[in-house]
Amino acid sequence: MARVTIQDVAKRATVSISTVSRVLNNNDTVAEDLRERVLQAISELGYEPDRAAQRLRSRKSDVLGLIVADIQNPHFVSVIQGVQDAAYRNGMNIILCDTDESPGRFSENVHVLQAESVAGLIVVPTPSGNADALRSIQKDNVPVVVLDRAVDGVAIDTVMADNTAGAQAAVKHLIDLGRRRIAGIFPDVQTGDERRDGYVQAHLDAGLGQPAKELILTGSYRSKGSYEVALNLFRNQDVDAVFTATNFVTLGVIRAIRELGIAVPQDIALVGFDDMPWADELFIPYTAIAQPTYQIGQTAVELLIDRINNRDRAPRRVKMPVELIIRASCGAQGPPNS
Amino acid sequence: MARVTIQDVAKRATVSISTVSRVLNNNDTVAEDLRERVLQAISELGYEPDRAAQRLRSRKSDVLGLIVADIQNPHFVSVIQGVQDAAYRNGMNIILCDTDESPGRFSENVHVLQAESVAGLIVVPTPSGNADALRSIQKDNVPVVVLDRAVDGVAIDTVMADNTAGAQAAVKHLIDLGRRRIAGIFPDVQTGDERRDGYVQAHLDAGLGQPAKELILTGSYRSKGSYEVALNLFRNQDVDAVFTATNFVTLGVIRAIRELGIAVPQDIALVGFDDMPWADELFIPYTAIAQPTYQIGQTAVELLIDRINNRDRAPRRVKMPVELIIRASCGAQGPPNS
DNA sequence: ATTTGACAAGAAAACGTTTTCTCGTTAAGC
DNA sequence: GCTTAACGAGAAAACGTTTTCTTGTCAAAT
Repeated sequence: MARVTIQDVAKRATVSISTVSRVLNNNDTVAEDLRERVLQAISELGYEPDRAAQRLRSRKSDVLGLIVADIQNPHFVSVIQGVQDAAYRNGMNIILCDTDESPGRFSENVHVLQAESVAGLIVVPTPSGNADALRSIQKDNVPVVVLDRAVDGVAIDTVMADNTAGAQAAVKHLIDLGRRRIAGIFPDVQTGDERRDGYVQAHLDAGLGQPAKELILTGSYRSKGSYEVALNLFRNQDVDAVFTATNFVTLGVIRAIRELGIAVPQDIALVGFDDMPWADELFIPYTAIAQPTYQIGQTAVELLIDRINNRDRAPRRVKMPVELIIRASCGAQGPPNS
Repeated sequence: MARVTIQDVAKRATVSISTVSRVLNNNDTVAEDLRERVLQAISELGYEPDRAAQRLRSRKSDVLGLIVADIQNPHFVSVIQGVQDAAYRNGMNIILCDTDESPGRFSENVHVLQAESVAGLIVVPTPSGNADALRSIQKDNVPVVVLDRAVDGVAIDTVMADNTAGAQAAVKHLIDLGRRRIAGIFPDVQTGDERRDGYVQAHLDAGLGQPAKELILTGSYRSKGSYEVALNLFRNQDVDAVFTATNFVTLGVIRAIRELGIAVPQDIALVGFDDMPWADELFIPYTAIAQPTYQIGQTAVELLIDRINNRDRAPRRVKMPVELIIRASCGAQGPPNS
């Protein structure tokens, strides 16, 4: 079971190993008959180049590092899929890491992936900025694409959803349905800020002025924290709608609504940012702003590969459009089950 | 920004590269003062060994391949986490692949990972057996651990939940609550068979004889197929309980129940195999048999690393205990919210 | 006092590729 | 018809490690 190497192929095809290599990488002309013989030998021997050797010699890798913030979050699961499929199409593999929203683990992961000498990195920054870590990666000349959350003060390729427009559309929907006391619960991560802007903007656009301070709340990106925030909100404030700015916040709010026995959409209308695969099966199938998660992942890979091949181009920031999916939680008539 | 190599370290510490290597792998004695100098030089230069070179020369890798059947399934997400954490603790990285339940993609992934010369493989087989693919991997002397679904006719390390016991406990629970017309909907994958056995056994244990044929149904591992099966079941059969043998089947059934306006648990009691992270937020918070998914992933890594170091030991088959989590879907009193 | 063995550490080979160098052949340009 | 450029393919170097081989020193054994 000795490994079959490029030597064996060369011998079998009675050519030099250089020629075999040239056929393999077909970046150099080689006579048709030789090429034939080589290909034949390769298939006869079932030859497969050794990646470690290739990587060592050519100083380039075929694996990408992907660092997400929470693998349990369906949003990221879908992003991962997009990344993976796109990577596969480009003949690359990915090593997946999870920071669990911790800046410490973020740096650790970066370190590990760099030692692994990945060709590039796709990362979702953690809440308390990784600006320094990112700058350091860039200094090491490792291509990076940032996902989901923009990082200020670093010139870097970024792909994210159009958070502001999405939030704006969500809140406009509520306003159009006649709601006026619309609470907004925002996660304590960067995307929360943009979505808050959209929330405010929708109020201004509708001529309602600045929304009341007591209706603008900060939840946790974990559902438990938001559940408590929501309990408190419903008990102490007069509200007729809620905009939840990320999926786990939505789950927390749904639990609060269920426990308080609030009628949806009669008493409270609900729109959440981020769709979930089984939103239809939730206790409250909620109207959602869906991000093109899969495409976000794909786009990130495209951007990264583009940068790998062209390190000097100006950083790009791609904003992906989002979509309003109407379900039962607002009382608006939508398609029956989607 | 030239890479700092073992040469640089050797020069700085005024020793040979062999000595540096010996310090690095500390598997050979080296004088204390030299070791000091080397360590100092390493930290001063921020030296990090090149994995590709290490891998090439030592012919061993520090990455594991993980092939799951469906990354969208929360069951596997949790398994992935267990695998990842355990791998990280052992200084290994994982490359994650998704077969989407297709045997074709399974083989492809195996191929890719093998070319990547992973140290070992953790795989979830696809429905139509991968026995051949697995045998071929073993012949190439690549350590493998099979997850979740046993493969017959191959001597191989396996870790899976105690499916039969779990199903038995679930159905016993329904019987204890007085239900007698208990339908079972099983996915068309191998675990389905074991769970069907448990379902039948619970009936026999209770002295109810064989369950009626028309109550034993096969759904799809996708929720849509099971939704249709459930619709059909509820319309045409007299049932007072359903045991759904995997999480997506459960989701399909929940949808059917919701659309038909069936009262749970009054008309139908429901127990599902596999817990879901947001089961509490579902339209029907269902009583579930929870697998120790995270631990399954961990155990798989332990088994794999053990085999990497000891290729000749007899294959082991680990069966993990499961747990009944009582929610509102059966009318049994359980802890209020978990 | 000489030989032998053990051991520490440097020198060199090896891992399997890609890339650069070199050389011989052929075609084009004057 | 001679020179030169272009090109195709083999030889050899290189990538950064680990591992094997070699050498020298020192202690123990005869």
